[in-house]
This record gives sequence, C-alpha cells and structure tokens, in this order.
Amino acid sequence: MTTAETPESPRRTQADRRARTRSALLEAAARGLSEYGYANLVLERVASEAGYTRGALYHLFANKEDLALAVVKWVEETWNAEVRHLADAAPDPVAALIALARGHAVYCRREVARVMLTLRVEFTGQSHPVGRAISDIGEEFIAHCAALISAGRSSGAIPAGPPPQETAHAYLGVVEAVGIHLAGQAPYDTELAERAVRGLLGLPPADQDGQAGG
Amino acid sequence: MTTAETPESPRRTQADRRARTRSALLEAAARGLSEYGYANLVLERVASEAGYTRGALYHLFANKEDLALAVVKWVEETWNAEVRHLADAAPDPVAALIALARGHAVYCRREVARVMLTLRVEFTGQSHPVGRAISDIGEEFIAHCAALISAGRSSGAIPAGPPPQETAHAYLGVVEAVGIHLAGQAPYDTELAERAVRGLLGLPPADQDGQAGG
DNA sequence: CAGCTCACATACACGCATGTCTGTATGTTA
DNA sequence: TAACATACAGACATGCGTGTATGTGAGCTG
Repeated sequence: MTTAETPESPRRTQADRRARTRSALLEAAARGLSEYGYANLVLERVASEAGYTRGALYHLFANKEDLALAVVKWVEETWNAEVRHLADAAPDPVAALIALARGHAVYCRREVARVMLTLRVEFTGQSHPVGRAISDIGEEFIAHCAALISAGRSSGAIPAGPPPQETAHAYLGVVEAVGIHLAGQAPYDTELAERAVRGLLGLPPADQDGQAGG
Repeated sequence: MTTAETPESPRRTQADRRARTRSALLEAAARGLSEYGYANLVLERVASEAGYTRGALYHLFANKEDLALAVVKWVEETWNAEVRHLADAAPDPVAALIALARGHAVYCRREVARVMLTLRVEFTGQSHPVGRAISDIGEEFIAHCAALISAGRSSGAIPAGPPPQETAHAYLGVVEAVGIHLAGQAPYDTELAERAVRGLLGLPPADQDGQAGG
C-alpha cells in the first residue's frame, strides 16, 4: 500500500500530491487574505506564491468563495487545536477566560490570525457566505464566553457588570484587537491581553509576576 | 452677497450648490466605506445614494482615492471636534485617557465611526495613500496616548507596566474594538470601554456608579 | 439678453480579475 | 504497455468598474 516516503521526491501518490498542493494553496490564500482581504485578493498571486498557476487552484477549489471558506475552516481548526483546549483545561471560568485571552495573543503571533478579523470587517453587514461563516464562528465563541462569564458571576468570582452577552462581545473585540495590534510584541501581547480582560470583567489587577495560577 | 436662505428651494448660488452636493456625496461615501470598504465601494452606488450620478462625483473629486481621502479627513475633523477636546479638558492623564475611551464609545454610536477601522484593516501592510493617511492619524493618536501614559506613570497615578508605546497601541485597539463591537449598545459601550482601559493601565475597577468625576 | 462658466448627466474606452475550456504530462489499472 | 484518470498549465471569453470625453441646462456677468 504505502510507498517509500521520500519527501523531496516529486514521484508520489496522487492523493498525496493533491493534499500537498491543497495545503500550499490554502496557506498562500490565508496569507493573502490576511494581507489584502477578500476583494483585493488576486487568485493568480495566490497560486503563484504557492508555486502553481490558477489552473491548479480551480482544480482544487470550485471558485474564489470556496477557497475563502476553506481557509476560514482551516484557521478555525488550527485555532481550536491551539487555543480552545486552554479554556477547557482551566479549573474555573476566570482562569478559562484569562487563558483564552493569553492563548489568543500567542496564536496571533502567526500572521494567519489576521484572517478572521480582516474578513469579519470586510463582510460585516453583507449577506455573503464567507461573512456568514465568520459570523457563525464569532457567535459561537461569544456564546461560550457569555456562559463562562455567567458561571463566574454565579460563583462570585466575577463581580457584577453589563449583561454577559454584551460583555462577551466586548471580550471578543478586545482580545482580537490586542492580538492584532501587538502581534509579535512578546511578552507584552499576553500581558496586555490579560490586563484588558481583567478590567473588562471588573477584576483587580494581577500581581506583578502576573501569571494566573502561577 | 448673501442671498435669502430658503433651504428647500433648488435656486441657490453655485457655491452653495457645490458645497451641498459635496457634503451629500461625502456622507454617502462615508456610509459606503464603513459598510463595504474601499475595494467593494462602487462609485455609482455612492452617487446614486446621494441623489446624483457619477458625473457629479467626478466633477467634485478627482478620483476614487481622492474621495476616500476626503472622507478620512472629514471623519478625523468630526472626531477631533467631538472627542479630542474631552481629553484636553481633563484635569489629569488618567481622567484624559478614560474620557477619551468613553467619548470614543459615544462617537461610535454613529455608523461613520467604522470608516477608520474598516480602512485601516483593509490597507494595513499596503503602501496605498489612503492607508498612509489612516496610519498617520493612528500614529499621532498613539503618540498622544503614550505621552499621557508616561505622564500618568511619572506622577504615580498609573502603575508600572509594558512600555508606553505598546500600551498605547493596545489602548487604541481596545477602544476602537469596544466601540465597534458595542456600537449603539448604550450604556454598556462606555462602561465596558472604561473597564477595558482601566484594566489595560493597571488601575483598579471603578466604583459601581463609575462616572469619572460625576 | 447675449455670452460665458459651472453643475451635472450620459456615452464611450480601457484594464483587470474571474471563470471556463482545452491541452499535456504524470500517475493508475488491466 | 495500452487505455484511462488525475494534476496542472495555458488561452479564451465575459463582466464589471474606473476614468474620460461629450452634451445640456442652470446660474453669473457685461
């Protein structure tokens, strides 16, 4: 079944070629989307940066919209793999919300993190399928955060404040903004993300060493 | 010189016609830019929503870029008129930074506030004149905020933290994000903006009544 | 009121990006 | 190895949006 794995050899099985090409195109598209947005994204440049032509792109993806949707899905999956589990592993809602903020700041050190913000800004208010996909992901994230905020308030760990839904909206905006504006400015990105989130939730500033649970 | 002011009459002086048409086009362009962004902005729609055709638009503005630059300038002027003086009137740096955050949240209740965010996201990383204009305004704002942060830290009103420049970057992002994500959700927009900013600066939560200087 | 200028509309030309179609080389199967 | 399927390149056709050039009516000036 399996042939010898010689990574640099062009002679591979077709399924492998297909997957490899798809990944290359997806990554180039993600970079392009985060840099230029959807409307300004030129498919010939995407294919070219991936080492192919538009022929390959249209062979792997139905059209520009399909490509963008695939990128969104890919980014969402990598985000879930790298960030979401941090919240699930946290012992309580406050720790989860702070871990999420810090984890997202770390995630934003890769440029592809800009994709979600770029596309959301571009498609907010439209009824475009890509905008819908982005919006759905955001709504799910907000619902998750709102539940964490409610739980934290019920247990007394988070003081009272604006409704959980509004607070969660602000939380998403703040976490994303800090991540984007300070992308790569370690360690200030995580530090400032935690600070902003603590303030949003009405929590007092952390100690100087500042590591939650440390 | 001055003729009788009959606002509903179409018979006006040419300079007045010109100014009136320019304002209408500018406002339509601002709405269009905040909704669709620059690349997706169709000039025929702009002119149409203002009650004119592209002929009028190209008579008043050199090209699409010139129109966008005029919109940016117009938004900046209204922002300075409505928000900036709040900071100048504040008695100390902390009050200025909080007043700026609350004032911007109020300003964001108008939809045109989205213009700056939309264009910054769209042009970040490009070398487009519109992007440069937006970037310049943002840099000036950040420098202003960084100075306020430094002053507040020197006087002991703001505790130590990440460098003023990075903190100011985060401040801009946070204030803008809260304003956009909670546009019109009064009174939570101003409340959450202040909370986020206090957290960013390392200040403890305000009291429940929370009105700075109230 | 005659001639000029301005505000604006309509019609045309061009470029650019998407999507499709056809051709070719590389894998796969009998 | 012959016949077929797949991965990809290149050329073509179309639509859409900007910018320009021309035309028309309303205001200004002698």
